[in-house]
Amino acid sequence: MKTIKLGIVGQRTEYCFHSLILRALSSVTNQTDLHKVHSLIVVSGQHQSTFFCGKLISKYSQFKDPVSSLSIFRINSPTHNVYLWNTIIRAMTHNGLWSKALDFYTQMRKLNVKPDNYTFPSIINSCGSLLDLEMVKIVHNDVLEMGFGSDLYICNALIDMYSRMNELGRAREVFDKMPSRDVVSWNSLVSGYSANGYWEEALEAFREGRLSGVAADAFTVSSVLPACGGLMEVEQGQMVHGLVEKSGIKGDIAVSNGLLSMYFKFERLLDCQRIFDEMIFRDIVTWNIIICGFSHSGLYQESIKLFREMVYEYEPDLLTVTSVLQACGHMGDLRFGRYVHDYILENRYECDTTACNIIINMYARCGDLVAARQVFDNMKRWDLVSWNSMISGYFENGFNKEAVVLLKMMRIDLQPDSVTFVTLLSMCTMLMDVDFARELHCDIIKRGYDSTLIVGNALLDVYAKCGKMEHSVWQFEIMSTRDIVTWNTVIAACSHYEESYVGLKMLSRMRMEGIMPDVATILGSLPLCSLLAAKRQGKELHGFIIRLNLESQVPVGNALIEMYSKTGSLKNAILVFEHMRIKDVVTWTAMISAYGMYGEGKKALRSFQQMKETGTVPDHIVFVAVIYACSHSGLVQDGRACFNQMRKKYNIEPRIEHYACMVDLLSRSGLLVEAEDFILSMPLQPDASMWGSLLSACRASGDTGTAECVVERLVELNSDDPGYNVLASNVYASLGKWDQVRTIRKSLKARGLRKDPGCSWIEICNRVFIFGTGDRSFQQFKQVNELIEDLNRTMDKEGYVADLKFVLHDVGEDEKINLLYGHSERLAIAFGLLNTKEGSPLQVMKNLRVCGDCHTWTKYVSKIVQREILVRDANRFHLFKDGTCSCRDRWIGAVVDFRRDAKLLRTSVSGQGYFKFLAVDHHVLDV
DNA sequence: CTAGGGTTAG
Repeated sequence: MKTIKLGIVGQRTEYCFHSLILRALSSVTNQTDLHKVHSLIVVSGQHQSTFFCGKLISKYSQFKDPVSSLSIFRINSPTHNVYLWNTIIRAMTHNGLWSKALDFYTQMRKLNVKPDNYTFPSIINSCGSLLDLEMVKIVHNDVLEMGFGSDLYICNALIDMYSRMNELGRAREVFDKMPSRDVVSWNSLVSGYSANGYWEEALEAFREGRLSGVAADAFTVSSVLPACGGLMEVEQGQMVHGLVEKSGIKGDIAVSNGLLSMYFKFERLLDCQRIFDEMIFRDIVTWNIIICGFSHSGLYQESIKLFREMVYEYEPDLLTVTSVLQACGHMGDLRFGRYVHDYILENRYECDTTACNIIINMYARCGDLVAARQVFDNMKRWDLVSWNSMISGYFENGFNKEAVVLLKMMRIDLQPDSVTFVTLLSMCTMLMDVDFARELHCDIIKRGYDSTLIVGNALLDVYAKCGKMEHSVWQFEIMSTRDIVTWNTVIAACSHYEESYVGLKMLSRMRMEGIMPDVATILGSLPLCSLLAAKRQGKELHGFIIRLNLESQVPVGNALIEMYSKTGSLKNAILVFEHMRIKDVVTWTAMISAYGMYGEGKKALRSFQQMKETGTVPDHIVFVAVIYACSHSGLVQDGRACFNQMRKKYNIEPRIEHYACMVDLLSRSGLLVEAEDFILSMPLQPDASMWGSLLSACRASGDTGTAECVVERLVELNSDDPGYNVLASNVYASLGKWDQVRTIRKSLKARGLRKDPGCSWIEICNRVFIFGTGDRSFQQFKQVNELIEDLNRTMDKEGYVADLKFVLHDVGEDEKINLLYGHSERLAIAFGLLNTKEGSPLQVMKNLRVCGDCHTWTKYVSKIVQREILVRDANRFHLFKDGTCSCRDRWIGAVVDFRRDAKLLRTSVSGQGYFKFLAVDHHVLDV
């Protein structure tokens, strides 16, 4: 200040002073200093100078003080030249006062001040930020009229502006017409595509730029990285990463952040870790990316930990707190969620719609709908996400009424979108409300959302889960695009409805379309293999499991054990079991029931013992498996002990399926009186399955007296299950009481009930051959029949006598023997013998139980031809070897599989489902 | 004149 008082005389002094102020201006770092320099200029009488005014306007705008910029501009109004106009326009634009900037542009045009090439970039920027298409037209026109159409800076600004307005066509047009382009032109184009989600185009422009010889800089890279991430183009992303490593832009924060963000999208957490560690400079964006990235990868604890770590160094911004709130929501950590929300309120963060949506979601996930609603009600503006989040929050927490009310309110100012419909459809699935789903479906079609993938998937799911398989299949077929979720949904539905053949067909169709299975596919498909005994597909899925590194997942291992045990390979089931490092109660149950199916009761019991020793607490289902295993191996004492232990030691009240197992156990062991006493003394109402078990046992042991009493009990129950009716009818038939047989058959017919026809199938060279009872229509019928007759002659000599009590028709003796020949398992076995190498083992599947005579017959065959024959019937496996069977002739049992009642063993075979493909196909299936 | 980070649903 003192220097000024010394007096300023003459040109030279003035000049010195001029440069002094200039130097002072450029070294100003805060607003206070700026005010000092400003006073200096005023005191020195230089405040009329256009040059200093411009400088001051820019400086004030740098320090976010547009008011001062404006007042300086106004004071100087007489001397306005284009330079000053440009400065004020730039200042306004810089401070986000875009309409003010445009006002000044209009004013200067009115005053006939001619804009120059420095005027337009700011003006264009303001138009773009305001999304004012009218103004854009005027300005673009002015640019062309004044001959700036080829100006590099102006064109770059135009590209950027059109990009912001999502007018990529126009952006491209400007770009293409440019006589010469620099790296900014390319960057503006790439970032325009990228920011608007045109990822393929962004990558394409990036490649074009590289080909035309423009060296990519930090801007280029950080614009193209989101495109790589969005497209999940891992290799492309790594290529860009390589470029970064080679060039000098490695230390750029935005570039590193872009890489981090991309690798999070690829879920390559190790790469993220490495990039993060290598970063010398990090900023708040870096932290936000990793907090958000961890949260999206399901590492919610880590995300919260990082947040706590970060707040020591940085003050979190809106994006930080919303990122950590997502983690809170997923963890259900209401306490921390509230704490963060309070922090937001206390520090007066300006929450935009997205931030509010995230807070609503956090509260909804934590079940605090009151808090969620409060945030919702206090929002300034709502978008579709707000409504959808609030509505699905209500549904998820069972507030259906509130959700519906909100839905109606929503329709007043916004139309539902695909996500709204998906939310509503999944609610229908939850409530099994197929009528509402149909209504929604109409609305969906009206609004044209039926072609949307996620809506299609939701429709598929709701129809399948509500039992409308035809609707579901129809929906599937009309979908124009399908993704992995589509396939998984349809496969899971097939699995649920035991449409195993259709399910496996779907799996192979999916593979044909080049889609790789994931965990959900595998968990949906393995039960299909179990049902159909599709060995090859099962093994193929095991291959995928290994390739996808899913072996360590417990549910996958469990499904594998079940698959191998049900497709005939106890050995592989054991191998999988032994390789599992973590075993849960389902694992043990699967292994125990596998042993049970193969008649390895002792091993089943040993497994059960081991399970208890390793600390796994038994549940009610594992007891079903244990008693089942005992019953199939004749371990009456052990079975009884388990049954008693269940209540006494584990406090598990026996359910109907446990009683059924016990009746089966006693019946199979020939303890008919005890079985009857057991049924009569149990606290629950006996159902048809119990009398059925007992009756089968009576039949097998030839105890006609008891059978006659029991069959009456069974008939009294008047079960709708065709299996028990047929059993009763069979007993009457074997007693020769044909009148009763006819009565039952009539009543079955009247009620429209029919038993599945028997069928057997065998897989040879990856093809499945199916045989129905008395089937004559297959190609090799003649040879098969001859072979059967041949075998019968041989076994007759060895003492085989056909047991005609298994023929349940009122016909003559000869005819009865003929009927036995036609049993489907015999056809399948003979067909197998004809078409496979001598000495090789055979595996035959049957949808119903093997009949007693066929069981004996197969034992003879295994001895005559010296082959192992593995037969899976509705109940278990029978391994025939040299005249004996692994079931030790305990094949008798309930006609209908009682294990259906047990949840885990839901997928057991009962005969349903097979008939459907028999009707569709003939004898050969390509699965 | 150009760049990087946040929301719902199957």
